[in-house]
Amino acid sequence: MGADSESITDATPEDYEGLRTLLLSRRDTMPKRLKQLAAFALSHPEEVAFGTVAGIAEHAGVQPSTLVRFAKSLGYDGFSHLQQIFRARLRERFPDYRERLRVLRDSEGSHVQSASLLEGFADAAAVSLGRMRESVRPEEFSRAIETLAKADTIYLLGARRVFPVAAYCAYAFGKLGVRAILIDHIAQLGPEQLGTATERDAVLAISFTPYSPVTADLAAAAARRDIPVVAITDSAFSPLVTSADVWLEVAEADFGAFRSLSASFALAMALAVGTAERRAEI
Amino acid sequence: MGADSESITDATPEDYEGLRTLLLSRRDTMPKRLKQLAAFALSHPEEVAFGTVAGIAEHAGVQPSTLVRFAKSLGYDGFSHLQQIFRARLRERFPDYRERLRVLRDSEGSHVQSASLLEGFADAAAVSLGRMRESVRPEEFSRAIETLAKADTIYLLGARRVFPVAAYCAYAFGKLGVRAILIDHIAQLGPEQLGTATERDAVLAISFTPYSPVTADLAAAAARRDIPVVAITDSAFSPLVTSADVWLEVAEADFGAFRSLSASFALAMALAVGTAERRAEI
DNA sequence: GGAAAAATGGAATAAAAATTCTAAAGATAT
DNA sequence: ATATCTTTAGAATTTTTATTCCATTTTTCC
Repeated sequence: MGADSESITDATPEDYEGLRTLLLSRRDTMPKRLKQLAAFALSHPEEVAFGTVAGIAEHAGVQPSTLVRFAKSLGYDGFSHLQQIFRARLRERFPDYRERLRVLRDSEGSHVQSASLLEGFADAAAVSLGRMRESVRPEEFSRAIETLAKADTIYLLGARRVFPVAAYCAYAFGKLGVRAILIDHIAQLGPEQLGTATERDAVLAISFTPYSPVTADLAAAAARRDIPVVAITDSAFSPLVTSADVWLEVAEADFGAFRSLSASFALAMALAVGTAERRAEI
Repeated sequence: MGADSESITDATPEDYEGLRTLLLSRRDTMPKRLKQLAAFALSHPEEVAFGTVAGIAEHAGVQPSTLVRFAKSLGYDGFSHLQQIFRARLRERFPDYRERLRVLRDSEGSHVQSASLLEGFADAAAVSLGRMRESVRPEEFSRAIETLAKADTIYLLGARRVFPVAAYCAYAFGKLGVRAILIDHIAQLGPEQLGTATERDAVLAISFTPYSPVTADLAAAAARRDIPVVAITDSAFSPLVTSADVWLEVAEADFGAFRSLSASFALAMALAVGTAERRAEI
């Protein structure tokens, strides 16, 4: 009874930690080759995650079929299923919560409860912030600040979805005593609003997919006139990148059709304060 | 000569960083689908590491054969070879992900300050999000949605620091097909902009300490004319509370003199989507 | 505006990998 | 000691996955 391959206490685990626990608990009751595999798997988890049945079998000193038996003895469909556990673990380390959010969304059925709606957006925001910590390089960030600090006036460019970020920058820079002009493109006067900028100024341009043409065009125009351009965008393939002297990457997570702006705001605030501090030093 | 698929300067890279650099340098000379794939690969590296040709192709919106062409155009034997690069990166990253950050922070001297600035704002944002989960009660949130969903037109009120939130709401509501008007108070025309509102409409007012008088005044005026008011504010003592039919509490954390807006944004997005969904039900 | 070259989509094919099956070896219990 | 049950090795098979090829479309250059 207690030796059943599947009892209540050791149901097939769906995450690495559970699997680890299960393997350890079965250590003494496993047959030779399977025990050997268990030991190998726990000490070379990345190899199990990436390897092929044949490759792992050779390194572990067993037959390929043993891997399949091993996986099945734990309750998985086959080796491929077991491998998923090891892969998921690596994924988590480098979080792409996309899937987690998807699960959250699906679980609510068609009737999305309002509370989970709020949860979802809060999660997306938190995820974005976490990602930003990795994607923004301190050196680039410093260079961006350097560029902005040297500018006489900072021209702020951001349309549609990211307009709020640009608008906030206008507020923050103003508070900090840094001269900044928000190009709000009112009455289609964008080009004229930017017309007074010179090489001694700088442009802070913000744009995410789908890139608003106005922002890209104005940034390109500024670059052509040798005005330093600092860009905040979401991919190296953004049209802003070609115009920018320095660019910072922010990939915001989305929930439903809407993307967070949290990381962009945090970055914008840090840029503003950093710029003001740098100026004080000069 | 310079257009050779393999010149001295862009030899096939054997690590992720090199690959990234190569892709960026070729950004402008790549054909459409390959560029699309390059962008996808850089923004979903884990998927490239773990996925199959067919799976990745589908997510990236290209044909499987394009993946192979892509890999070969970079000088690899085939997709499998390219995939090795992405896998190697995950392996390396795995052990010292936290450590790398620490080392980076300690070693870089002058970049330390700016990096910690960014950390600080990101932290403040994360804290705000955490707090909001507790401070916003689901029932209140539902009532707010109910009120907004019944409105014919939603008037958005937010000045100074929170203007970006109101501006974003205008964008989101527009996208969702909900009629909304942003009271931007341009040329001091706020009272006139709000003049057309009736009891069948609603006002969404946002204000935090120090409460901007305009917002409080306009919200009070609206309440006097029996226009339903939903408020997002930071305390029970806010002047908005007396005018509001429903109010939601959001206490943003600050870093230095600047307060986060992340929680407000998440709440605003959730309100917008919730309202649109509620309307669809009616 | 038309010829040549490059890029693309999609099916066909080849390669690789996982899984299954069976005979043989090894335990276990009576 | 031997009959039975479990475990294992290795080859055979099936399934999955990557790659190739070619007709069609798109771009480029004259």
